[in-house]
Amino acid sequence: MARGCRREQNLCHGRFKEYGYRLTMSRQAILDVLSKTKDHLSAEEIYHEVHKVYPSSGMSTVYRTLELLVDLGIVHKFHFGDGRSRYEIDRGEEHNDHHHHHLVCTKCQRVINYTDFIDDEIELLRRTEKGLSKKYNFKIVKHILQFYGLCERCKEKQ
Amino acid sequence: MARGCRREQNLCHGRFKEYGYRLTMSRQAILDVLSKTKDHLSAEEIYHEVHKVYPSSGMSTVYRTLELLVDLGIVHKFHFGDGRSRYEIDRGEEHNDHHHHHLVCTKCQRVINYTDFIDDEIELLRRTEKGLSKKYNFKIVKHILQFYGLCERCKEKQ
DNA sequence: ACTGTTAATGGGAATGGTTCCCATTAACAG
DNA sequence: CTGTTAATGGGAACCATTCCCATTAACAGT
Repeated sequence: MARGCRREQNLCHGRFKEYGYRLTMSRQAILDVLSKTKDHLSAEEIYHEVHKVYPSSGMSTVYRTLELLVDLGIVHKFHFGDGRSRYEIDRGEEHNDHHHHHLVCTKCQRVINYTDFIDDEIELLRRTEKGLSKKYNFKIVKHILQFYGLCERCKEKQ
Repeated sequence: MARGCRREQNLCHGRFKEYGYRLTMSRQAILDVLSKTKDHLSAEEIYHEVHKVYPSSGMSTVYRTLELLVDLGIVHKFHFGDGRSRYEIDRGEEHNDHHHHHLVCTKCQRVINYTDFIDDEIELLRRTEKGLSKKYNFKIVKHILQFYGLCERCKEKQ
Protein backbone atom coordinates (compact mmCIF):
# COMPACT_ATOMS: atom_id res chain seq x y z
CA MET A 1 0.00 0.00 0.00
CA ALA A 2 1.38 3.36 -0.99
CA ARG A 3 2.86 5.43 1.79
CA GLY A 4 1.26 8.72 0.79
CA CYS A 5 -2.20 7.24 1.04
CA ARG A 6 -2.06 6.23 4.68
CA ARG A 7 -4.16 9.15 5.83
CA GLU A 8 -6.86 8.63 3.26
CA GLN A 9 -6.75 4.89 3.73
CA ASN A 10 -7.23 5.12 7.46
CA LEU A 11 -9.96 7.66 7.05
CA CYS A 12 -11.80 5.49 4.60
CA HIS A 13 -11.28 2.29 6.52
CA GLY A 14 -12.72 4.03 9.53
CA ARG A 15 -15.69 5.22 7.60
CA PHE A 16 -16.26 1.74 6.20
CA LYS A 17 -16.32 0.09 9.60
CA GLU A 18 -18.49 2.81 10.95
CA TYR A 19 -21.19 2.06 8.43
CA GLY A 20 -20.85 -1.71 8.78
CA TYR A 21 -19.32 -2.36 5.37
CA ARG A 22 -16.74 -5.04 4.83
CA LEU A 23 -13.30 -4.00 3.70
CA THR A 24 -12.63 -6.34 0.82
CA MET A 25 -9.62 -6.73 -1.43
CA SER A 26 -11.47 -5.09 -4.33
CA ARG A 27 -12.52 -2.12 -2.28
CA GLN A 28 -9.01 -1.60 -0.95
CA ALA A 29 -7.58 -1.85 -4.45
CA ILE A 30 -10.06 0.66 -5.83
CA LEU A 31 -9.42 3.10 -3.00
CA ASP A 32 -5.72 2.65 -3.53
CA VAL A 33 -5.92 3.47 -7.23
CA LEU A 34 -8.00 6.56 -6.54
CA SER A 35 -5.70 7.69 -3.76
CA LYS A 36 -2.63 7.51 -5.95
CA THR A 37 -3.79 9.66 -8.85
CA LYS A 38 -4.76 13.24 -9.43
CA ASP A 39 -6.52 12.26 -12.64
CA HIS A 40 -10.19 11.86 -13.26
CA LEU A 41 -10.41 8.17 -13.99
CA SER A 42 -13.31 6.47 -15.71
CA ALA A 43 -14.72 3.23 -14.32
CA GLU A 44 -12.94 1.31 -17.04
CA GLU A 45 -9.58 2.94 -16.29
CA ILE A 46 -10.02 2.12 -12.62
CA TYR A 47 -10.93 -1.44 -13.55
CA HIS A 48 -7.72 -1.80 -15.55
CA GLU A 49 -5.56 -0.35 -12.79
CA VAL A 50 -7.19 -2.57 -10.20
CA HIS A 51 -6.68 -5.56 -12.46
CA LYS A 52 -2.92 -5.09 -12.39
CA VAL A 53 -2.88 -5.59 -8.62
CA TYR A 54 -5.85 -7.85 -8.22
CA PRO A 55 -6.61 -9.60 -11.49
CA SER A 56 -9.70 -11.50 -10.45
CA SER A 57 -11.77 -8.36 -9.87
CA GLY A 58 -14.75 -7.65 -12.05
CA MET A 59 -16.37 -4.65 -13.63
CA SER A 60 -19.58 -4.84 -11.66
CA THR A 61 -17.64 -4.67 -8.43
CA VAL A 62 -15.88 -1.56 -9.64
CA TYR A 63 -19.19 0.13 -10.41
CA ARG A 64 -20.78 -1.05 -7.18
CA THR A 65 -17.86 0.10 -5.10
CA LEU A 66 -17.71 3.47 -6.81
CA GLU A 67 -21.40 4.01 -6.17
CA LEU A 68 -20.87 3.16 -2.52
CA LEU A 69 -17.89 5.48 -2.23
CA VAL A 70 -19.85 8.29 -3.83
CA ASP A 71 -22.73 7.71 -1.41
CA LEU A 72 -20.34 7.81 1.51
CA GLY A 73 -18.88 11.07 0.22
CA ILE A 74 -15.43 9.49 -0.13
CA VAL A 75 -15.40 9.88 -3.89
CA HIS A 76 -16.82 12.47 -6.28
CA LYS A 77 -18.37 11.65 -9.63
CA PHE A 78 -18.09 14.01 -12.58
CA HIS A 79 -19.27 14.27 -16.15
CA PHE A 80 -17.04 16.08 -18.58
CA GLY A 81 -19.11 15.45 -21.67
CA ASP A 82 -17.49 12.38 -23.20
CA GLY A 83 -20.30 10.07 -22.18
CA ARG A 84 -18.59 8.32 -19.30
CA SER A 85 -18.46 9.13 -15.61
CA ARG A 86 -15.19 10.15 -14.00
CA TYR A 87 -14.20 9.62 -10.40
CA GLU A 88 -11.95 11.49 -8.00
CA ILE A 89 -11.25 10.83 -4.35
CA ASP A 90 -12.24 13.50 -1.85
CA ARG A 91 -9.18 15.09 -0.31
CA GLY A 92 -11.05 17.19 2.21
CA GLU A 93 -12.82 19.81 0.12
CA GLU A 94 -13.32 23.29 1.53
CA HIS A 95 -11.05 22.73 4.50
CA ASN A 96 -7.61 22.78 2.96
CA ASP A 97 -5.80 23.61 -0.21
CA HIS A 98 -7.03 20.64 -2.21
CA HIS A 99 -10.28 22.20 -3.28
CA HIS A 100 -10.28 22.62 -7.01
CA HIS A 101 -12.46 23.00 -10.05
CA HIS A 102 -12.08 21.83 -13.63
CA LEU A 103 -11.08 23.24 -16.97
CA VAL A 104 -12.22 20.91 -19.75
CA CYS A 105 -11.04 20.89 -23.36
CA THR A 106 -14.04 20.11 -25.52
CA LYS A 107 -11.82 18.84 -28.30
CA CYS A 108 -9.26 16.50 -26.73
CA GLN A 109 -11.10 15.94 -23.44
CA ARG A 110 -8.08 16.99 -21.41
CA VAL A 111 -9.07 18.11 -17.92
CA ILE A 112 -7.02 20.49 -15.82
CA ASN A 113 -7.53 20.83 -12.08
CA TYR A 114 -7.10 24.43 -11.10
CA THR A 115 -6.89 25.92 -7.65
CA ASP A 116 -6.34 29.53 -8.68
CA PHE A 117 -8.86 32.12 -7.64
CA ILE A 118 -10.33 29.47 -5.41
CA ASP A 119 -10.54 31.65 -2.32
CA ASP A 120 -12.76 34.25 -3.97
CA GLU A 121 -14.76 31.48 -5.53
CA ILE A 122 -15.34 29.61 -2.31
CA GLU A 123 -16.35 32.84 -0.63
CA LEU A 124 -18.88 33.63 -3.35
CA LEU A 125 -20.16 30.07 -3.61
CA ARG A 126 -20.66 29.92 0.13
CA ARG A 127 -22.67 33.14 0.03
CA THR A 128 -24.68 31.90 -2.94
CA GLU A 129 -25.31 28.55 -1.28
CA LYS A 130 -26.56 30.24 1.84
CA GLY A 131 -28.87 32.50 -0.15
CA LEU A 132 -30.20 29.68 -2.31
CA SER A 133 -30.74 27.36 0.65
CA LYS A 134 -32.90 29.97 2.29
CA LYS A 135 -34.84 31.12 -0.75
CA TYR A 136 -35.60 27.70 -2.20
CA ASN A 137 -35.53 25.75 1.07
CA PHE A 138 -32.91 23.48 -0.41
CA LYS A 139 -30.32 21.54 1.54
CA ILE A 140 -27.26 22.08 -0.63
CA VAL A 141 -24.73 19.28 -0.45
CA LYS A 142 -22.23 20.12 -3.15
CA HIS A 143 -21.55 22.24 -6.18
CA ILE A 144 -19.88 21.73 -9.52
CA LEU A 145 -18.12 24.46 -11.43
CA GLN A 146 -16.54 23.68 -14.77
CA PHE A 147 -15.12 25.80 -17.53
CA TYR A 148 -15.25 24.43 -21.06
CA GLY A 149 -13.12 25.52 -23.97
CA LEU A 150 -10.10 24.76 -26.09
CA CYS A 151 -6.76 23.92 -24.54
CA GLU A 152 -3.44 25.35 -25.65
CA ARG A 153 -2.80 22.62 -28.19
CA CYS A 154 -6.30 22.36 -29.68
CA LYS A 155 -6.64 26.13 -29.90
CA GLU A 156 -3.68 26.35 -32.24
CA LYS A 157 -4.71 23.46 -34.46
CA GLN A 158 -7.92 25.18 -35.45
CA MET B 1 -45.99 28.68 -34.57
CA ALA B 2 -46.14 30.23 -31.12
CA ARG B 3 -46.21 33.98 -30.93
CA GLY B 4 -43.69 34.37 -28.12
CA CYS B 5 -41.04 32.51 -30.04
CA ARG B 6 -40.88 34.84 -33.02
CA ARG B 7 -37.66 36.45 -31.90
CA GLU B 8 -35.86 33.18 -31.22
CA GLN B 9 -37.30 31.63 -34.35
CA ASN B 10 -36.08 34.42 -36.58
CA LEU B 11 -32.71 34.42 -34.91
CA CYS B 12 -32.33 30.70 -35.42
CA HIS B 13 -33.66 30.70 -38.95
CA GLY B 14 -31.15 33.38 -39.76
CA ARG B 15 -28.35 31.41 -38.25
CA PHE B 16 -29.44 28.30 -40.14
CA LYS B 17 -29.41 29.99 -43.51
CA GLU B 18 -26.13 31.66 -42.71
CA TYR B 19 -24.44 28.30 -42.27
CA GLY B 20 -26.15 26.73 -45.27
CA TYR B 21 -28.38 24.35 -43.35
CA ARG B 22 -31.87 23.52 -44.56
CA LEU B 23 -34.75 24.50 -42.39
CA THR B 24 -36.80 21.32 -42.25
CA MET B 25 -40.11 20.56 -40.55
CA SER B 26 -38.35 18.48 -37.90
CA ARG B 27 -35.89 21.20 -37.10
CA GLN B 28 -38.60 23.81 -36.84
CA ALA B 29 -40.66 21.56 -34.60
CA ILE B 30 -37.71 20.87 -32.31
CA LEU B 31 -36.80 24.54 -32.08
CA ASP B 32 -40.41 25.33 -31.36
CA VAL B 33 -40.61 22.84 -28.49
CA LEU B 34 -37.41 24.17 -26.98
CA SER B 35 -38.53 27.78 -27.37
CA LYS B 36 -41.79 27.19 -25.55
CA THR B 37 -40.46 25.63 -22.37
CA LYS B 38 -38.31 26.70 -19.47
CA ASP B 39 -37.69 23.07 -18.59
CA HIS B 40 -34.63 20.99 -19.24
CA LEU B 41 -36.01 18.43 -21.63
CA SER B 42 -34.35 15.13 -22.45
CA ALA B 43 -34.07 13.96 -26.05
CA GLU B 44 -36.93 11.56 -25.47
CA GLU B 45 -39.17 14.24 -24.03
CA ILE B 46 -38.42 16.46 -27.00
CA TYR B 47 -39.14 13.56 -29.31
CA HIS B 48 -42.56 13.06 -27.71
CA GLU B 49 -43.44 16.74 -27.90
CA VAL B 50 -42.34 16.95 -31.51
CA HIS B 51 -44.37 13.86 -32.29
CA LYS B 52 -47.57 15.58 -31.24
CA VAL B 53 -47.10 18.21 -33.92
CA TYR B 54 -45.22 16.22 -36.51
CA PRO B 55 -45.82 12.51 -35.98
CA SER B 56 -43.54 11.15 -38.66
CA SER B 57 -40.38 12.45 -37.03
CA GLY B 58 -37.80 10.02 -35.75
CA MET B 59 -35.51 9.76 -32.77
CA SER B 60 -32.29 9.94 -34.78
CA THR B 61 -33.37 13.24 -36.27
CA VAL B 62 -33.99 14.61 -32.80
CA TYR B 63 -30.50 13.63 -31.69
CA ARG B 64 -28.90 14.89 -34.89
CA THR B 65 -30.70 18.19 -34.73
CA LEU B 66 -29.87 18.69 -31.07
CA GLU B 67 -26.21 18.06 -31.80
CA LEU B 68 -26.33 20.62 -34.60
CA LEU B 69 -28.09 23.18 -32.42
CA VAL B 70 -25.52 22.68 -29.67
CA ASP B 71 -22.69 23.13 -32.16
CA LEU B 72 -24.26 26.34 -33.43
CA GLY B 73 -24.59 27.60 -29.87
CA ILE B 74 -28.36 27.82 -30.17
CA VAL B 75 -28.96 25.14 -27.54
CA HIS B 76 -27.12 24.14 -24.38
CA LYS B 77 -26.66 20.56 -23.24
CA PHE B 78 -26.54 19.65 -19.57
CA HIS B 79 -26.04 16.61 -17.38
CA PHE B 80 -27.82 16.54 -14.08
CA GLY B 81 -26.77 13.06 -13.06
CA ASP B 82 -29.70 10.91 -14.15
CA GLY B 83 -27.86 9.42 -17.10
CA ARG B 84 -29.54 11.35 -19.88
CA SER B 85 -28.66 14.64 -21.48
CA ARG B 86 -30.91 17.65 -21.06
CA TYR B 87 -31.34 20.49 -23.49
CA GLU B 88 -32.20 24.15 -23.10
CA ILE B 89 -32.43 26.87 -25.73
CA ASP B 90 -30.03 29.80 -25.43
CA ARG B 91 -31.90 32.96 -24.59
CA GLY B 92 -28.94 35.26 -24.88
CA GLU B 93 -26.69 34.35 -21.96
CA GLU B 94 -24.65 37.03 -20.27
CA HIS B 95 -26.35 39.85 -22.11
CA ASN B 96 -29.72 40.02 -20.44
CA ASP B 97 -31.68 38.77 -17.48
CA HIS B 98 -32.04 35.22 -18.76
CA HIS B 99 -28.70 33.98 -17.53
CA HIS B 100 -29.26 31.35 -14.90
CA HIS B 101 -27.71 28.38 -13.17
CA HIS B 102 -29.18 25.21 -11.78
CA LEU B 103 -30.18 23.79 -8.45
CA VAL B 104 -30.56 20.00 -8.72
CA CYS B 105 -32.31 17.69 -6.28
CA THR B 106 -30.32 14.48 -6.12
CA LYS B 107 -33.35 12.55 -4.93
CA CYS B 108 -36.26 13.51 -7.19
CA GLN B 109 -34.17 15.02 -10.00
CA ARG B 110 -36.11 18.26 -9.87
CA VAL B 111 -34.12 21.13 -11.36
CA ILE B 112 -34.67 24.76 -10.45
CA ASN B 113 -33.37 27.60 -12.59
CA TYR B 114 -32.18 30.40 -10.40
CA THR B 115 -31.16 33.88 -11.35
CA ASP B 116 -30.45 35.18 -7.87
CA PHE B 117 -26.97 36.37 -7.02
CA ILE B 118 -26.25 36.14 -10.71
CA ASP B 119 -24.63 39.55 -10.98
CA ASP B 120 -21.95 38.80 -8.41
CA GLU B 121 -21.46 35.41 -9.98
CA ILE B 122 -21.07 36.71 -13.49
CA GLU B 123 -18.58 39.26 -12.26
CA LEU B 124 -16.49 36.66 -10.45
CA LEU B 125 -16.75 34.09 -13.23
CA ARG B 126 -15.65 36.65 -15.75
CA ARG B 127 -12.61 37.49 -13.64
CA THR B 128 -11.85 33.80 -13.14
CA GLU B 129 -12.26 33.07 -16.83
CA LYS B 130 -9.88 35.83 -17.70
CA GLY B 131 -7.30 34.60 -15.20
CA LEU B 132 -7.59 30.97 -16.26
CA SER B 133 -7.43 31.82 -19.97
CA LYS B 134 -4.17 33.59 -19.38
CA LYS B 135 -2.55 31.12 -17.00
CA TYR B 136 -3.44 27.94 -18.88
CA ASN B 137 -3.63 29.47 -22.35
CA PHE B 138 -7.16 28.15 -22.68
CA LYS B 139 -9.86 29.62 -24.87
CA ILE B 140 -12.84 29.42 -22.53
CA VAL B 141 -16.17 29.08 -24.28
CA LYS B 142 -18.63 28.43 -21.50
CA HIS B 143 -19.03 27.47 -17.88
CA ILE B 144 -21.37 25.32 -15.90
CA LEU B 145 -22.29 25.96 -12.29
CA GLN B 146 -24.64 23.59 -10.53
CA PHE B 147 -25.64 23.13 -6.93
CA TYR B 148 -26.73 19.68 -5.81
CA GLY B 149 -28.78 18.84 -2.77
CA LEU B 150 -32.20 17.98 -1.45
CA CYS B 151 -35.25 20.01 -2.40
CA GLU B 152 -37.90 21.18 0.01
CA ARG B 153 -40.00 18.04 -0.35
CA CYS B 154 -37.23 15.44 -0.32
CA LYS B 155 -35.51 17.12 2.62
CA GLU B 156 -38.54 16.54 4.82
CA LYS B 157 -39.16 12.96 3.82
CA GLN B 158 -35.75 11.90 5.09
C1' DA C 1 -44.15 26.08 -61.02
C1' DC C 2 -40.77 22.26 -62.36
C1' DT C 3 -36.66 19.73 -61.80
C1' DG C 4 -32.21 17.95 -60.19
C1' DT C 5 -29.04 17.81 -56.66
C1' DT C 6 -28.04 16.47 -52.44
C1' DA C 7 -28.78 17.47 -47.50
C1' DA C 8 -31.74 15.50 -44.28
C1' DT C 9 -34.75 12.01 -42.76
C1' DG C 10 -36.64 7.74 -40.35
C1' DG C 11 -36.33 3.23 -38.81
C1' DG C 12 -33.87 -0.29 -37.29
C1' DA C 13 -29.63 -2.25 -36.04
C1' DA C 14 -25.33 -1.51 -33.54
C1' DT C 15 -22.68 0.49 -29.81
C1' DG C 16 -21.11 1.32 -25.34
C1' DG C 17 -21.52 2.64 -20.60
C1' DT C 18 -23.88 1.01 -16.70
C1' DT C 19 -26.94 -2.00 -14.00
C1' DC C 20 -28.94 -6.38 -12.86
C1' DC C 21 -29.01 -11.28 -11.59
C1' DC C 22 -27.54 -15.19 -9.24
C1' DA C 23 -24.59 -18.90 -8.02
C1' DT C 24 -20.18 -18.72 -5.60
C1' DT C 25 -16.79 -16.67 -2.44
C1' DA C 26 -14.77 -14.56 1.46
C1' DA C 27 -15.18 -11.04 5.57
C1' DC C 28 -15.68 -11.08 10.10
C1' DA C 29 -18.35 -11.94 14.53
C1' DG C 30 -18.75 -15.30 17.89
C1' DC D 1 -12.64 -22.60 13.21
C1' DT D 2 -17.27 -22.04 11.66
C1' DG D 3 -21.66 -20.00 10.19
C1' DT D 4 -23.87 -16.17 8.48
C1' DT D 5 -24.44 -13.21 5.04
C1' DA D 6 -22.37 -9.25 2.60
C1' DA D 7 -19.82 -8.98 -1.45
C1' DT D 8 -18.14 -10.79 -5.63
C1' DG D 9 -17.58 -11.91 -10.74
C1' DG D 10 -19.25 -12.91 -15.10
C1' DG D 11 -22.50 -12.57 -18.29
C1' DA D 12 -26.90 -11.05 -19.70
C1' DA D 13 -29.97 -7.11 -19.80
C1' DC D 14 -30.80 -2.29 -20.14
C1' DC D 15 -31.05 2.10 -22.11
C1' DA D 16 -29.30 6.36 -24.07
C1' DT D 17 -27.08 7.46 -28.05
C1' DT D 18 -24.94 6.75 -32.62
C1' DC D 19 -24.63 4.61 -37.04
C1' DC D 20 -26.22 3.02 -41.56
C1' DC D 21 -28.62 3.35 -45.70
C1' DA D 22 -32.49 3.47 -48.71
C1' DT D 23 -35.94 7.11 -49.20
C1' DT D 24 -37.62 11.86 -48.96
C1' DA D 25 -37.92 16.70 -49.34
C1' DA D 26 -35.46 21.52 -49.24
C1' DC D 27 -34.19 24.78 -52.18
C1' DA D 28 -31.27 26.74 -56.07
C1' DG D 29 -31.45 27.23 -60.81
C1' DT D 30 -34.33 27.33 -64.52
